[in-house]
Amino acid sequence: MNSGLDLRITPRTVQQQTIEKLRLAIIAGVFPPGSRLVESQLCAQLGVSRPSLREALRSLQAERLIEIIPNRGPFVPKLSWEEATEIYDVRELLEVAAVGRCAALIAPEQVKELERALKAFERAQKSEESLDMVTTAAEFYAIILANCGNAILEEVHRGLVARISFSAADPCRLRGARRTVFRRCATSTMRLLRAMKSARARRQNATWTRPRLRPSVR
Amino acid sequence: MNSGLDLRITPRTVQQQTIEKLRLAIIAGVFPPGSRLVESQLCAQLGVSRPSLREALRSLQAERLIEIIPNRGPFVPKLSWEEATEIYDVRELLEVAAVGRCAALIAPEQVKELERALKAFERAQKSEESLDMVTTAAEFYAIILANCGNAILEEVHRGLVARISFSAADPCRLRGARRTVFRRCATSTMRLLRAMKSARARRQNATWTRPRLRPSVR
DNA sequence: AACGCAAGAATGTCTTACAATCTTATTGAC
DNA sequence: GTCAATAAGATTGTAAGACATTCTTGCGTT
Repeated sequence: MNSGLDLRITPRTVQQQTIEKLRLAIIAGVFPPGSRLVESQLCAQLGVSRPSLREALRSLQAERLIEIIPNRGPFVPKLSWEEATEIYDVRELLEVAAVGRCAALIAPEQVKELERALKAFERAQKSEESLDMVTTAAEFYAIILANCGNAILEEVHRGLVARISFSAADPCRLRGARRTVFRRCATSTMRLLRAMKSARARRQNATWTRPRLRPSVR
Repeated sequence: MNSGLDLRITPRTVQQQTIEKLRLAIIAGVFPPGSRLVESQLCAQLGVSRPSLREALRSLQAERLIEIIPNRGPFVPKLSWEEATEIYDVRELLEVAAVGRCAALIAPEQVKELERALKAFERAQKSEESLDMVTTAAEFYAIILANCGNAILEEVHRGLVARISFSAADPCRLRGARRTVFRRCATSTMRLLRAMKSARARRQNATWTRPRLRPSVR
């Protein structure tokens, strides 16, 4: 009866909170790319001890959100054009794959959410507002990734998105590449949405069940 | 003159060494999946202080090589079938993309290396020796990923490979899926190698230069 | 065998300390 | 004024110690 239900309350550790707060601050652009994070200041700001902070910084380093240079401390990295492009390439690869899988797996209620998010995304594209493009795209792809049937895909994608986010501080250099990527994915996504709709219409009389996950077949 | 050349010797920090040693030990299966790592024992074994160890453990946690459960400590995770499958799926996705890009970018000397590695891989497949399959596949794909022109792709792939490696402790459950994936990629890779060879033959009279990296075109 | 309690082990967090390295400021020579 | 050398200050890397809290194990009772 209770075997699958874990009602235990697990208080969030200082560690978890420190990591999350720092991650959010970095992604939000609180620290400009290239800037050094000074441990003593962070300890004071976060109200944690130095060892706790250092543990958190190690975590964020492994996520590539910061770069810890021995004897000089942690920095928020400046993404080179090349690295940013590579991140976008891989991200796009994952997104295209996620869209394809999402089309086969998504639940009906989520299709409506997806369509709403796609419209918001397209509106942002038209308005050419950089921040809107980023946030609406994030929402759009969050739905897709959540419904692609592969948690690892979602997780890797999330990590890459985080790494790209603070380079929004340098919008001019990336705008061209980003818009191209967004346009391409939006186009293929709309195509898939249409294919999805017709497939669903064909299946309307059968009971809709989500296919079981199994090793992918190409 | 010296502006691009950094001759400074950077000694490896305790931190770096600890992370690396632990990572290798985990990947090598020194700690069975599901087992708990006890900090005091690790400190004694590695000869480092507890704060240093804890920093390293946070790093490895972010790499998903261990799972730190609050108040219970770090564990080497047991990969569920589902999670392992998902990792393989994403890994395959990256590998197929890498192969495609490698075909366009690889230098001639590396083609020979690739062919040699592919042969070793095929031999291992025939012998059905699990460890050989893992190691020859790793070598094979390391060449491909190193020549795919995208460091992020390589990096993400490497992370996923690491996560899968210690589940070699449970070969029976994964052998089927792994063999399928390997077969598929070997087939498509041989196809691409052949396409690569004919493309190179066509270009034999022109000076071979590596194309400049730019945003991918589909 | 099941339950409750105590003891022991281990983790999470903090404080203190110090060596080493880097950064900044100061001084002296030209 | 410029440049180089030195000193001072700031910061990082690592370790040791302390203690509260939580979990695990062992033991006794029913």
